Amino acid sequence: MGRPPSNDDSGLKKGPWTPEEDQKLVKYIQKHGHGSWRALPKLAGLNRCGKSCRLRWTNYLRPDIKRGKFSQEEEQTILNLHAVLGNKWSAIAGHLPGRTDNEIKNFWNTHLKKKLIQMGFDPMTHRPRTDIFSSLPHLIALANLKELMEHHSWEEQAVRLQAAEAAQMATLQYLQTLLHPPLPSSTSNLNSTTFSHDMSSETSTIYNLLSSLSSMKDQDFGLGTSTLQPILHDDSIPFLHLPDLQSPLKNDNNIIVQAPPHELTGFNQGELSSPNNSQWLASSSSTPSPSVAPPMSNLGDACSTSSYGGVAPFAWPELLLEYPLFDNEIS
DNA sequence: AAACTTATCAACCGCAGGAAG
DNA sequence: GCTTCCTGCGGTTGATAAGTT
Repeated sequence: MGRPPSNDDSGLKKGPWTPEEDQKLVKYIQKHGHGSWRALPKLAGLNRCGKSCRLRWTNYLRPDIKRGKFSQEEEQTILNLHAVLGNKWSAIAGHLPGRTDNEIKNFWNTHLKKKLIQMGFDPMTHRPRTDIFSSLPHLIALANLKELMEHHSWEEQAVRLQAAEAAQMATLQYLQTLLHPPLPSSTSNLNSTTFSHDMSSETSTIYNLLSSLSSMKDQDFGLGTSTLQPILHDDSIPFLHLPDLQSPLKNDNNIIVQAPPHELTGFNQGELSSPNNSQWLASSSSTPSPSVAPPMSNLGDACSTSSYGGVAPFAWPELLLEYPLFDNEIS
């Protein structure tokens, strides 16, 4: 990887480092320290510029560099810090021992940025992107269209799909209402101490929830069984069957459904089934309770996130969603 | 199996800001 | 106060690996 070896006008080598060059650099720094980067190449017997040596050392050869994939915790830390600090990669790297700014920057650009965009967030502001968000239901519908056509009559499934989309929208919208931390007027007065207090775990939770939700579009969602099947890291968490939303109300321009959070909190233990009839792990309360955990259990990623230590008490609001119909859906 | 596309990441570039003269 | 030098940072590039058609 990297660029082809080449020499610039000054005759200094560029491009990928050879093992021999690495060895020279490491040997010199271990013995003398780096001192002046500009002077180092000559002293170390390298035909490189000081800048190149510094970069090679700090991003690759330094002994305390951690290699391998970013952990879930590291990913979360980067997201949280980025929400506060923006593209201050070196500052973010300061909170992740063994990770370089370059590595974090690459990870952000290749993974996290895309992930946020997929979930309908502006990666720079970490706030919802309403333009994309508004089109999400139709994207989901398109993704499911093929299976719809194969297995069920159009009329029957159109209603189901709309309801399921609306349910997901409702959940997303609720999550997004939670995701409005006041943006700092300036980052200059922020430090790691204030950060750890200011960035509540709420943002992490919501990120995890949305992360799970965004994965649903690839799965069996809202079709024949009305089953949500999120990615579950913990096999003990059963699938969750949504209440059947066959009969949404409909007016001229909107389809009105009660969103899953409301519906689900009204379910008792046992009424929520898993494919293999494994026991439901939420509260045994026989009445709707804030501590009943369907929505969280519904979202496997969140439940298995170590920062929350499993299923957290979580209350959904009563929520009625008016879901706008597109022109061709208005009957 | 080949062609094409997408993802990854090491390395480069240019700029900003602090230190030294 | 001005200029020069040096370091560090963030953005970008582009070769290669991996995946898809």
